[in-house]
Amino acid sequence: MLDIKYIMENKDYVIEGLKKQGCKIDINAMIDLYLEINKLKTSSQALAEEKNRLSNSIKSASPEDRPQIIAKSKALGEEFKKQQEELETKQEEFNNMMLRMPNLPSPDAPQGEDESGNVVIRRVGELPKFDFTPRDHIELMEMNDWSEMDRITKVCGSRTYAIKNELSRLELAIHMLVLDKLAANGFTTINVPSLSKEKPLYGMGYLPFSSDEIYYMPSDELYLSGTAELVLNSLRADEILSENELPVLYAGFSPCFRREAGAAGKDTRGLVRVHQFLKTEQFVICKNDLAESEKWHQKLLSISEEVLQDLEIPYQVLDICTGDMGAPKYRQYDLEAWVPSQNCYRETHSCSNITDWQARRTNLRYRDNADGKVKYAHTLNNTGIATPRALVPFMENHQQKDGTVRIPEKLQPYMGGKKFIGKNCR
RNA sequence: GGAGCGUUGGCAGAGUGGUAAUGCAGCGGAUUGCUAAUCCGUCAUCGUGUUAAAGCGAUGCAGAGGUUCGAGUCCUCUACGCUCCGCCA
Repeated sequence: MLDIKYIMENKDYVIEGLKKQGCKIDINAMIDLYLEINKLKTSSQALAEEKNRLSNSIKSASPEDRPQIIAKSKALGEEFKKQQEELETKQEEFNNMMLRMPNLPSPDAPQGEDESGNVVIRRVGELPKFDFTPRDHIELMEMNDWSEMDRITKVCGSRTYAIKNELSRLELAIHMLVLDKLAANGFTTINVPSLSKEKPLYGMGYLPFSSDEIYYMPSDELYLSGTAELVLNSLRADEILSENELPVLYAGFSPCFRREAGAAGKDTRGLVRVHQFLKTEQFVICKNDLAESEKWHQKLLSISEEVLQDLEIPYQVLDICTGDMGAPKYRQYDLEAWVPSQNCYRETHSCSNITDWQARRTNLRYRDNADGKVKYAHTLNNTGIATPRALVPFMENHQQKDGTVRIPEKLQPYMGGKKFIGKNCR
């Protein structure tokens, strides 16, 4: 959510910025509505004042005067109620507009309309050279007895996965490596529910923007969370933190659920795009200060780069352009890992600075030490690691001629010291 | 699933239907100077006002309704928490 006062003071800049995000809200109409609401507020408050004055005078009024005062107060009350109803209708209309406003992208973000405008900042790691014909991750799973892909779709439907033997432990080992790394960086590891009430979805900006991505269970009025960010972003909602508590650093681990409604036909086989997956998420609450949140944005990015480096997976860093960013975002970097079988880089991480856009929605504030004022916090999020998707580049980049898969040194302690896994080295 | 008790500012904690005490912490100011203390103000949101403030006013006691001239207080529903019973990995 944006600040209406900021919008009024920087109208042209806001209109320009929203155009880049593809937002069609009429800012002029919105400002007019806001001014109208304020006028209504002023007049209804004058009524309330008079009503309060009368009510408070009753106690000390003489018995003869009372009926008169009561009648007058009652009449005022009815008029007040009428104005309140009008005010509520207009306020709701205004709130809905505000909830639909995306964040304003950073002036430093690349300008562009879609993913073709994204900019590769750097490529890290050497692409593997195979002296044999490399296999894709599905072949590797089949020859190592690592999955039950055919059977599980019969039981659980399409876009589900079941992995077994070393691969099932590898999935958890990678999360442990990432959780340990985040803990060492001062993050609080926290395992959170995948169930959520509706309000956090508005708080995060999932609603009203991408409702068809979300599983909903009407009998319990609960949603299945697509990311731990959902819960972490609302965990401190409505609180006023002390600045001394900042930054709040969470490493959230949770099963994640996505309907993938818009992805029909894409990545239908294998582990790239599934309805349920495991994700360790980095989440930061920091001061309302761009220099501060941009510092954390870089820090989050460097942590996830380190994860891919530890896993010895070649990757590229993308600076996401204005048109390809999600509504909540001020600035976004994606990491894409090299997938040999597809001969391209595929997204594994998404690192975003949300500034105070989410905090305004969740009413997450802190008291600034310097001036004692209450301010909206900045929030940031980044993937720590998401599996099974990350297993795809992992298996494919580290595959050997005999189908076994090499375990990078940093991960070996989490895999019982094994240097290779697969059928041929059991 | 059943029963009982709760939910008041950042925190703690009062509050017979008649203008939300007080303490602690934070911030601002004053004053005194033995490692800090004391005093005053401020300390949730909004409107109005202002360069900015002050000031004035409205709202705010988990949430939504209701009764009343007037609700933190009475009534209804909901959410959450605690205790107990039942069920359970």
